Amino acid sequence: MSRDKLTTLAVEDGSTARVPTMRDVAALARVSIKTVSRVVNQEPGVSPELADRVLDAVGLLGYRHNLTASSLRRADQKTATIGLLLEDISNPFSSALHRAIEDVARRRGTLVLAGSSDEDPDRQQELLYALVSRRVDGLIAMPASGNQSGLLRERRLGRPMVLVDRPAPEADSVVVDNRAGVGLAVRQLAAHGHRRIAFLGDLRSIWTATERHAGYVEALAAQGIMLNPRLVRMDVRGVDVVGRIVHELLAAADPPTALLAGQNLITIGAVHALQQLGLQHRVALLGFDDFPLAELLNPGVSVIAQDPTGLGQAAAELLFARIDGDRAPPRQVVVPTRLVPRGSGEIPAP
Amino acid sequence: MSRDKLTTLAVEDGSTARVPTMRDVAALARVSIKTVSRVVNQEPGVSPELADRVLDAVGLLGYRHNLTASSLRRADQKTATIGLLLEDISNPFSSALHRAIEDVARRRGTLVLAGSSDEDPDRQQELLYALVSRRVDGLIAMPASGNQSGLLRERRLGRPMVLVDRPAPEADSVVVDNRAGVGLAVRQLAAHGHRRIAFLGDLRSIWTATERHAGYVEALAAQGIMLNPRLVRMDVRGVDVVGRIVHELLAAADPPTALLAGQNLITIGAVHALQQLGLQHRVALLGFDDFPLAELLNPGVSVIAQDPTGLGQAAAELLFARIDGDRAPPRQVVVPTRLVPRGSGEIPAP
DNA sequence: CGGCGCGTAGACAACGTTGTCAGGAACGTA
DNA sequence: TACGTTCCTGACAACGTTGTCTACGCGCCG
Repeated sequence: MSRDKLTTLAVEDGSTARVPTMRDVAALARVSIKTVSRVVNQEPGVSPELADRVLDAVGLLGYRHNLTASSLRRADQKTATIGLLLEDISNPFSSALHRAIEDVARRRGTLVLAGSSDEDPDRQQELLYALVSRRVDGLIAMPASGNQSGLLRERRLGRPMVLVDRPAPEADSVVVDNRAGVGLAVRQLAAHGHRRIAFLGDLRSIWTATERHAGYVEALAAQGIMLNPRLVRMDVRGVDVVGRIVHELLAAADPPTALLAGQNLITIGAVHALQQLGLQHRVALLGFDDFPLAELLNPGVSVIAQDPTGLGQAAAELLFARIDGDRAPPRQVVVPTRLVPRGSGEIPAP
Repeated sequence: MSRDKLTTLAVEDGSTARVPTMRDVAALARVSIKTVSRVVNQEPGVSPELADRVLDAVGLLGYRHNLTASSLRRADQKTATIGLLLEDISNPFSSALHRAIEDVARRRGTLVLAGSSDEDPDRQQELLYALVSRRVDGLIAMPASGNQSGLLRERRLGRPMVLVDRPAPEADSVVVDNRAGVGLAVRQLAAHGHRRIAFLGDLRSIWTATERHAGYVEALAAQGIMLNPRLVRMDVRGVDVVGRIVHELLAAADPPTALLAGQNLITIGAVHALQQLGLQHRVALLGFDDFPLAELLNPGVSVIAQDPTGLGQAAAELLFARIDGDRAPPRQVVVPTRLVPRGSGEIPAP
């Protein structure tokens, strides 16, 4: 090792310091870099004496193992990093999912690179490329609606991948049992005497929205309730839109006695609208997807709770099985939902 | 290039496929790997003819640039990745922060590796090492209370670092103006005639909790209100603990006419307790830190809103300035808070 | 017509690490 | 004494990429 290289070493002042490498440690400990490698990786077969010298040098120099170089060289090429593609990491559902995945990953010494696609396919593709370039060991994605060819191409190229919340034929996926969930909701409302149950659904381009709508139609039939198209509104987005639609529905002749909201923000919009109309204790409300503080409202808002933690756990476990070499055909895991009665869904029909 | 290597190439079935490298692309396009490198990195000086051949080969093989190898070799050694150390990524404050940081990072083509320390110093240290091993270009950390020597050591070793929400003497930090925020709260309550204002604070080991307490003491003095130690409770953790304390306070002789909650969950616990007592329209409540749906409660909950997005933006911008070589002495950025009146804080003193 | 500059292309080494293999010492056995 | 075995250590090449440097062909100028 040349002297001038050593003299530019880090001195805990962070100014012009070069980051120390195994060479530096080896030079200081008077061993070969291979011996340093063995000590750092806790491989057996190094005498305690040399190991101590190496560890001292590591501490003195502030040496930090370089995982990028390591994973480049190592046989398995694993980076101990997985990618997570979400619609928006700051949305509570997503961040609960993220956290559950992190917890599973942590047990394997794996870190999570997360990004928000904002439902924009270009942004999703950009993120995907950024993750693949970093050679993540696998990917968990909540795919943006529409074209998923980019994702599926990476999967075909051999990168382990699990889709969450929205399935695709050729890939592993973990989804919520949307239809059964809506079934629970309809049954609960029917049990309290409701026959005129309105359904407010999200954008039809979103898979979960159409599933929930389908569940509504099925469940009405199962309860022997005639489907009334005037009580079904899809593509409901935005608090004010929800408000307008709730007003319209309730002002009509033969208004609904119960509202079934197909998504989080729709539920909140409906709460708002019912409060404005002073009808929150007269008209039943049941929402799909839980939200914080639903129990503190008056009345408490009954919901069909999804289980983002269960979803994340299942997705992460499936992904790691794939990373470990599981070559079975694509699996689809379905996570159940749960009815959480809090009052608003138990208001009886007049 | 040897023939047998080429024959094991990926064939879009993901089975035993080897990931294609620049060598494979170069062989297929009949150019040198350096030329491939130039095309992939969009360096000038490649004839259009060769560039086309290379791009065709890239598409055909599904070649993906390997950023780990690239950053290992490149002069600046940048990985285009930053680390984010939070208490819990799924908490709304943290995930809003995360999102803001992601947005700034995105403009620089940088990805974010995030992890949750759960306020556990060992876990924090473990995460820190994992991030440093991956040679993140910089770190944003919301440090766990207590020993921050691990973090500060990395900073001294030259890794750009910004602390959020909790400062440290020798490092850059971005914090909320806790004292001024509590000042706003006290002033608002005093303006509505309150003189007996109780303060419920979080664990004293948390810096923000002591700051807010200090702000409370200062603001009372500024309003000419005598500090009553019986109205101050610190180390309040857990919904049931909050409930018990609110009951105690209000049952005492000379009870407070207003509650000032020093943290998110304390506020929610207080709402709960006041609802149980049926006093939510009689006792004023002002919370530090906003929370979703606060406006839907009855009465709406007035809060001092922090600005996690502003915090995240400021932290990310400061970090990138450091990454770009800014060597100025440590800076401390203070982000203001905002009073959001929604009703509960505007209940007049009896 | 020789020399020079320019634009393009590739050979080679290097980044920091680990897999492979060979060398040497210490020990036991024939 | 010769030889095999075991344990420890290090030299060297390789992972996939990019920085540096050289080479070649072409056109232009003196």
